[in-house]
This record gives sequence, structure tokens and C-alpha cells, in this order.
Amino acid sequence: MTTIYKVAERAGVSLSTVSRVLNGRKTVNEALRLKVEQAMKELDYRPNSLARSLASNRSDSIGVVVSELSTPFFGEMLQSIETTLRECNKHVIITVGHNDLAQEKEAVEFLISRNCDALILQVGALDDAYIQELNQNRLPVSLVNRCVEGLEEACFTLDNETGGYLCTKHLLEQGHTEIAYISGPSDKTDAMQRFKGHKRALEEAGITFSEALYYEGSYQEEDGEAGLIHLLESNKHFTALVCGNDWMASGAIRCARARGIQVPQALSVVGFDNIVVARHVFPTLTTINHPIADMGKMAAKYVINKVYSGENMIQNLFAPSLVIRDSCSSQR
Amino acid sequence: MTTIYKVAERAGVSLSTVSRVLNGRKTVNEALRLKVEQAMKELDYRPNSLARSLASNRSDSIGVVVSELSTPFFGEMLQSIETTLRECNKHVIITVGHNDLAQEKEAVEFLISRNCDALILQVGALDDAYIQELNQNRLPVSLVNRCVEGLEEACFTLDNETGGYLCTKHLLEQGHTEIAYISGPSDKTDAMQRFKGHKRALEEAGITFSEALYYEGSYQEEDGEAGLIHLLESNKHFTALVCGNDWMASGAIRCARARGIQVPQALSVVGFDNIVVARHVFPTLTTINHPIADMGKMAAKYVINKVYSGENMIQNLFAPSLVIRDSCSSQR
DNA sequence: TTAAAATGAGAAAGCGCTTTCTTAAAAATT
DNA sequence: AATTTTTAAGAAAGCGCTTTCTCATTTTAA
Repeated sequence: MTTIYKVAERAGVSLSTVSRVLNGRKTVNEALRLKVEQAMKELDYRPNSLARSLASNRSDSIGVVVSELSTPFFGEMLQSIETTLRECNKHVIITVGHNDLAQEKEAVEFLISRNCDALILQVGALDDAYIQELNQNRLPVSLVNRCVEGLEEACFTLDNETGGYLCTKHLLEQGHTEIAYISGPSDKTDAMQRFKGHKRALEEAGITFSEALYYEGSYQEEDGEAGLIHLLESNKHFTALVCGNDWMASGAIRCARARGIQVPQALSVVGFDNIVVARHVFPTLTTINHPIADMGKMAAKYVINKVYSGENMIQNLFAPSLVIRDSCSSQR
Repeated sequence: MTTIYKVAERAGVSLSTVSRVLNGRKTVNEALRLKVEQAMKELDYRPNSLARSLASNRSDSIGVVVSELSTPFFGEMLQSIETTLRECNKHVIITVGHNDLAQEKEAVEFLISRNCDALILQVGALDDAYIQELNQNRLPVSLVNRCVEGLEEACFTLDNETGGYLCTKHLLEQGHTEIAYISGPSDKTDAMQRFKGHKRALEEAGITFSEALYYEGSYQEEDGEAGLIHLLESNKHFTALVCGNDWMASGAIRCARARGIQVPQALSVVGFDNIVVARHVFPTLTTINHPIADMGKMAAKYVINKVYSGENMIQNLFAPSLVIRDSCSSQR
């Protein structure tokens, strides 16, 4: 293995000088710098990143905790995080938290033990206090799809309220007035914000929100089916359905078809997130685009600024946008 | 920061002894071991993994190159790799190769520079010679979904030929005799093996393969559409279609619907891989299950055996299985 | 009982770098 | 021309561990 010593020897300089060249310090004579670079090339020298890290107390690695690796939604996020960080020669250690408290904690501990310089968290179970503590006493933290008090600058979130508003607004514009809503779990901020946007749109149109047209699920596909059945049984008529995410929308559409309810002719459905599957359900799903890749990239840039003194522009709040496909029809 | 010195001091032993306890060497007196463990607990000692790696010349990290992170298929694989390795306290550094030669090489170089102990590769562009060289001169390599000569033990593949056979066999059993085939690219071994299985099934049934019922795509969704159009234009009648993967099957089904061809009544379609989307296309897709998560896990176990002297049972070839859904109908 | 073998633990030398401290030489100031 | 300031490069001390070497002590064999 070629070490810095051998390079120094070959170039006829001290290893300090080689180190300086390596780290781009400019307090080194141009002639020597060239000699050193030449020697490095000749010996095919590759610095040992472990030794560097040990000596400089910096690992150039960023830990990521993601709830699931097997869904494309977070895959997109990871991909942009990885790309952004590797451009800066940092690397990403990925762990999976499964939205489970114990697993998330273990993942974080693991990443700390791996000497990560910072953490990017997409977690649901860890409480705010833990995260604040972590950021304060251990290492810089960045959060995707979650807002933690006191860490606003490190949080990258979608404007869910506006997203929810856009869903319902779209249906209203199509002439729908009886609009049901299947929500995500009420203990999730994003689910509640989406719902809030829905109500704002209704209000704006002068429509009173009816509890009978509301169902709370937990973001799973089955909740879409269960929700639709529940809503149908309430016997309150509706011509459109907003779902808290695409999975539930997919479940609802499947359930509607099974019951002979034509989508979109008899029922318009809107989802949320624009996951890959939204393009493949039948009919293809009108939904809200969630720019998760951009958000991941931004979280990565934030970390670069914070830990490696980068100077990227940072944006914390992301705008949702309506993607119109085939699952809605006009009611006029 | 608590170091091994402080632990040694507190326990009243030398740092060698602490190191021995840390590494589970049994040449240490039980009483001392307890004292050391006590001291570690009291000081909340966490070994510095960088220092360990530098001294032991082992990073406990495995590099993974995957073609895409944003598709759930490889996400499943990564998830099982990560889980398996973290159970052994190893960590995973993930990079993306995009099936592009330059990017794949860069990813490998990057992982080497990160002192990975081994590599798990899911790559399409790197040539066999490069991989052999890598494995021989640099660090142990394991391959998923690819077979490299001389590295058979490190390769984890699906029995694609049998998979292709199963597709067509299923259609034949349903009474179909005119079966079209949309293949993946002919320079990919897996695509050709799947196709080979198809032909074997035909042959076994005494049916002559017809070039007119064959189209070569490149595994993309659009190829399913283009392929179906091509096949329809050939004016050779067929009642069933086998696609080289689920994406192309999805494209073909969509195209069929757009042209008023009822699936499965007028056309039965079979896919391959059983990706998540296969459950969401309409009608839901009959396909071949590709146990990619199991394969990833096995690759991880292989690495554990190879580098960390584990003793897992290893299986290199994986069996495909038919998943029957709604996209095929009987022709009788 | 004595010599030989086995066991357990400490001392010390790295692992390959970064970084601080020092000093020699060159440039600028008077 | 003498002094001060600046610049450039080397020496050396770590970073926090592992591991080899060594030696004192205990166990076993003769």
C-alpha cells in the first residue's frame, strides 16, 4: 500500500508537505506541489480515508435513517441524497427505522457509533425531545418530512395544507359539492395538515364539512377500502373522494370497482404524493406531487453547509402541485 | 470523549486488557473482565470505530453498487442486505451506478477509497474482466443477478430459464397455443435465458416458435406498448403475450386497453419479476416471483462468511415461482 | 521437588494520516 | 546594512485503537 511517507520520499519532501498538498493548503511552493503531485500519480497513491478521519476527527460520512427502503418514494429521496453528497466526496450510510421507536433509536445509535458527521432523519417514532437532544449534544441533524421545534432550519417539509387544499379545490372546480375524505392518522402532523387544507377549500366554497363524510385511516392501502365501505354505509351521498395518500386512494379505487362503482364516472378520486403506483392504477390517479427528491437534495445541501462549510441556498418549505390524470370527472 | 485509556485506568488494568475484553478474547481472567465491563458501563464507553478500523485494517463496512435506488425492486434487496449486515454490526455504504460504465466504475473506486471490506454489486455495465480483476487484486466481491466466470460462488442469480418456462407453460395449460413474446435486450443474459425458457415450453408442447410473434425491447414500460403495436401489425394472430418483465407487461396492458383489446378476455398477459406495480395494474398481473430480497440477503451472508469468517449456508441459484393474478384467462 | 509448558496481562510499537510547533530562508522595512 | 516580518517546509506529537512481544505467574508433567 502506498502511504504518504512513500510519496514524501519519492518527491523528496517531508510528509507534512504531502499532507498540505493533499488538503489543498496554498502555503506550499508551486514547484514542490507539482513534484508531490507527480509522485502521487507515479505511485498511484490513494489516501487512506480511515487514517484521515481518525486524525482530523471527521469521517466524511452522513448517516441516514429512512422508514422504508423498499418503497420507491423514499428511494427517490435516497437517490438524490446520495448523489448530492457524493459530489462532495461524502458518503452515505443508510439504515432503516420502520417507523418503530426502538429501531429508530438503534439506527441512530449505530450511526453515531460509525462516527457520522451528521444525520439525515426521515423518522416517525422518535420524539421531538430526543431529536433536539441529539442535535444539541451529539451531532447535527436534518429532518425530512417533519418539523421539530427549535430545529426549523434543519427541517424540510412539504406544504401539506396547501396540498390538501389543492385536492379539494380541484374537485370543487369540477363541480363536485359532496366530497368525502379519507385521512391519514390523526397523530401525524402531515395528515392533519392535508385535512385542514381540505376543510379550508370547503369553507371557501361555502360548504359545511360533514363528519359523515370523514374517515380516518393509517395511510395503508387497506384503509382505502375500509374507508370507502365505511363512507358508503353512512348513506350520505358523495360524488368525490379525497384520500390522504396514494396508497389509500388506490385501495379505494379497487374497492369501488369491486362494488361496481365506476371511477371516475360515478366517483372521482384524488390521491396525494404522486408515488409511482399512481400512474399504474386504473384509472390513473389524479394526485398531488410531493417533490421528495428535491427535499432530500436540500437536506443534503443543508448538511454540507452545516458540517463542511458549504454555501448552498436553502429552502425549507416545498410547494405541492396538482397532477391531473384520469380518476376525476366533471360533475357538471 | 471516553477512550480506552480511561476505561483501563478506571478498571485498574492496562489498555491491552480492555482491548481484549472489547474484542471478546477469552484469554482474560473473569474477574478482570467484569471489572472492565463495569468500568465501560460507568463511563458510557463507546469504542471509536475509526480507530479500530485503522488499527485492525478492517472497516466493518460493505459497499453496495445498485443500478437504481428509486425503484422498489432493488429497494427490497437493499433492505435485506442492510438488515442482514447490521445484525453483524457491519454497515452498508450504498452507491448508484445507473447501469452506466463510467458511473459504475466511479462508484467502485469510491467504495474502495472508503476502505470497504467487500463489495456487493448489482451492475450491468462493468465487464467481467474488470470484476474478476477487482475481486482478485482489491477486495472480495459478490454479485447479484449476474454470473461472472470464475466467481460462481460469489454470484447470486435467479433461474431465469425456468422462470421463462413457467410463464409459457402456464399459458399453454390454459389452452393458449398462439403466444407472443416481448423480450428484454438480447445483450442481457437474464433476458435471453427467460426467452430460452419460453422456447423450451413451446417446443415441449410441439409448437414451432415464430419470429413474427417476437419483439425485442429494453425492459422499459414503453417497450411494452411499442412491442404490442409491432406484434399486432405483424398480423399474426395470438391470444397470449409473455413479457420479459413487469414493466413491459404493464405497458402492453395499457396499450391493449387503449386499443380496445380486453385483457384477459381477448389477450392474456404474463409478466416477470413480481414488482409492486404488478399488483396495481388493471387487471392485476400474473407474473413470476423474483425473490430479490432473499438473494440480497444471501449475498450479504456470503460476504459475512468470506470476510468475517461467518458460517452461513449459501445458495447461489434461486427458484422463480408463478404468481397467478387476473391478467390471464383460459382459452378453452 | 524440579523442570517444562501453559496462561494471563502489561509494555510498546504501530495503523496512516492531521496539525501544531519550530525554524530556516526570503522579503520587506527602516 | 541591520532588523523585522512573512513565507515555506520539516519535526514531532498525537488521533484511539490492535497486536506482537515479553515476562511473571500458575499449572502440569516428570
